[in-house]
Amino acid sequence: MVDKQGQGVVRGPGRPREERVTRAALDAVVALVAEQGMSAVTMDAVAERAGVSKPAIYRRWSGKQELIIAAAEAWIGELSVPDRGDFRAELHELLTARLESYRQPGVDRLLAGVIGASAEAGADRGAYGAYSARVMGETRRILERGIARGDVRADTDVRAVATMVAAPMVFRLVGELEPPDRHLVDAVVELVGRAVGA
Amino acid sequence: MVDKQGQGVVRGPGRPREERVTRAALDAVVALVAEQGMSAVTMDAVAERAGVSKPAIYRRWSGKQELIIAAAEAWIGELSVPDRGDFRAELHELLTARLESYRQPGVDRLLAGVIGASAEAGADRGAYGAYSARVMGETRRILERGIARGDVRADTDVRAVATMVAAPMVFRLVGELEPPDRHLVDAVVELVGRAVGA
Amino acid sequence: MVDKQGQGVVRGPGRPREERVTRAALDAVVALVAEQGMSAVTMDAVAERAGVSKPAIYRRWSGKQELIIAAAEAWIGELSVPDRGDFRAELHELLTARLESYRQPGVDRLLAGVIGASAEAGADRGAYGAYSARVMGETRRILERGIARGDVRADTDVRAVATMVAAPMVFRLVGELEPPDRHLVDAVVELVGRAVGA
Amino acid sequence: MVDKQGQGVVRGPGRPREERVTRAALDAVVALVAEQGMSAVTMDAVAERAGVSKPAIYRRWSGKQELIIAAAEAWIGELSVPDRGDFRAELHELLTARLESYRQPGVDRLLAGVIGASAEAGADRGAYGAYSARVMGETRRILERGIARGDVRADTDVRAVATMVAAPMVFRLVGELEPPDRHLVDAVVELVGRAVGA
DNA sequence: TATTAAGCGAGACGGTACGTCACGTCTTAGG
DNA sequence: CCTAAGACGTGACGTACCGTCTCGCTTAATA
Repeated sequence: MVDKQGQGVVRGPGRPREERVTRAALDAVVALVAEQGMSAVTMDAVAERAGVSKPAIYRRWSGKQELIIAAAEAWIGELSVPDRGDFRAELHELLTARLESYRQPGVDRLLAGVIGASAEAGADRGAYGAYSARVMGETRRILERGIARGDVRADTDVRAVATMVAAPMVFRLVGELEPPDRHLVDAVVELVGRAVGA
Repeated sequence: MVDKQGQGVVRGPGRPREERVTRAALDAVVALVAEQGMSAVTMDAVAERAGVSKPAIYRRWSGKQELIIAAAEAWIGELSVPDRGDFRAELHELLTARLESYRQPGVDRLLAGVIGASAEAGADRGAYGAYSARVMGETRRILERGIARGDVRADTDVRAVATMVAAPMVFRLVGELEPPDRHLVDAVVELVGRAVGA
Repeated sequence: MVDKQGQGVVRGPGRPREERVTRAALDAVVALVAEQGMSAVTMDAVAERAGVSKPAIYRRWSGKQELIIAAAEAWIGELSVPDRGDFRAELHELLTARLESYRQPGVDRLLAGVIGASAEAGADRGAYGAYSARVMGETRRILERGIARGDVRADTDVRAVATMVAAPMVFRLVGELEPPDRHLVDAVVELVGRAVGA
Repeated sequence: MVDKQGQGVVRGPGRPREERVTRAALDAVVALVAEQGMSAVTMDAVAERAGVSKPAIYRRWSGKQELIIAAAEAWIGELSVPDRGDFRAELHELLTARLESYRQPGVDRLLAGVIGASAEAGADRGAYGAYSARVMGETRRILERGIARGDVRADTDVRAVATMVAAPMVFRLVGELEPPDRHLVDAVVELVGRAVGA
């Protein structure tokens, strides 16, 4: 989800965009969600909280949906697990990292909001899908590395297993009363290890 | 999610509610979601589409959220799997039934919308949580039956396994480009069988 | 300038418009103009001052221009001079009545605002033209009555003379530092009497 | 309405202003009014149409009102009638000249717009008043010359008569469906001649 | 059979947020 | 110091939707 203005290395004429505005807006979204829930994420409220004007926001993102998605992405951050020589350890590391990012207050609502936004008509499925794809991608990478390495069974249905690893965290976060915890991480890794370990 | 008016056997004086109105409203929600996405589900739009007045709707459900949840519940229907003597077969049956209900066009958006609605401030987590709980409940029942029967390992972490079974369907439905399919069902049952089969 | 809803004797179904809202909005426009000038006549300001919602205003008038025109018409009121047997006396009466209505504080700005509104693209010339036509009409009626009666020269160019009678008041009101006064009225009647009296 | 920078003979250091910019801006105002009405006269629109930047405009005029007034003045031009030995002829000449300047398409809207602008809160009445004063001044001069010369009655109320001569043109231009024409000019001169001719 | 309570469609109401537009200022890079 | 380009804060615009209320009517159970 890039800004409307590409804003690469070269820059056109005219006053450049202020980075401060971009950051302030995204932070404001996060703060509002965490404190008062998604319904408090009003464009006016974001503008006021960020000390920024509405037009300045609309210059960067085409609407509320895009803003929320951008905020979610910026907040949740990157996921990447290096080769540790053992797929069980790597899965554990990935899930623990995700657990960490989900522990911030309000992520559950923000994520639910993003999922909701992806239900709109014009929404590129990418709304929540982009995040989903990123999580899936890293999970698959670990499994494929394991197959290459030999500690994951060669006949493993990588996509299905990755889904079973990736999905429970979000499922618990969004749908259940208790958020995901270390216990869930341990159990998932244990079960997957048992099912596809070589 | 019951009507505001209990409307049991006994009934007060005055004109009784018309069943037609209730049905028409729920159908209108579903039709609008399927055709135009969640953002088209306006109370006015539902009223017009259903050929029903707004007060008539508000007499039955306290607001938009309740109406949407009611529509989702009515649409997705009940889940229940009888004892088949084999937990693998029963899980397969349950997932296949869910697959069926998810195949109707628009469920993905309806479900995403319900999840989004649960992110609002005042929302009882139950919005989407109620559905989630039902799915989890039936899945756990199958596993527990398996433990009792002896074809599921006695040391199984039922909750974690149930999450791994239940979550992938929704994850795919909501976040991925391709909806869940038979292949996913097979893979999930196979893997779980391998991991917790006695 | 009628309400969008004809609202004659018969009434359609649904909740009827509240007269209170209509009156309050028009009064608010007048009050704002008188106290702070045309630029204070914001739709938001009118709504707040009137204790009325913006949508309620837009249900009655299609925009700011229409609202201002309606307010001006309601404020300035009707003009009508009965047959007094002498066209000089009748002209004097008409001009004095107009003088009176122009004396209310803020009319000058309101009238100027209406004229300005008639310069917009989509504006029916009627914006200010409607008022202009009413004034001209009554003035012409007096002159024509005079011709029929015989105290106005039969060869009089009624339209031109009426313009010379009607225009000065507005001209002074809108363009000059001093508003029109009794002296101007006397002078106009005297001169016209001299020029077209039989 | 002079430029903000006096710009007399002596000139400070730095790059001098480009005359091209000034002319282009004024022309753009006129073109926009004529083609699309006053509401199309946006500072941005003027800048774009003139091929000029907004700051360049604000360096010359303090705001929209000033710009519009400047454009109107530049467009309508000077009025001055030399002594012809007969006040009737002179009045006729003056009104005919004004008729000419009013015939350009769009003047009606431009003038109405200027009048409207004079209704704003902070506006020096001069907005339209300046033009009004100029017209009145020249008209009065003719009448006074006539009194001195002896072909206008000595007891004439110069101000009132001048108003009756000057007002009808604007009244017709702004408020009526048909703009002023030669017929109106003839009639006004004829009537005034009859009323105040010696 | 008449009464009465509650249903019904229609549509206006206050409120709140939306996304847009214009104003006048400021900031950049370049003459 | 000028220029064009374009972002900025401010604030109004006109629209959409929410949930409520008022209207005149219909419908059934009760008296």
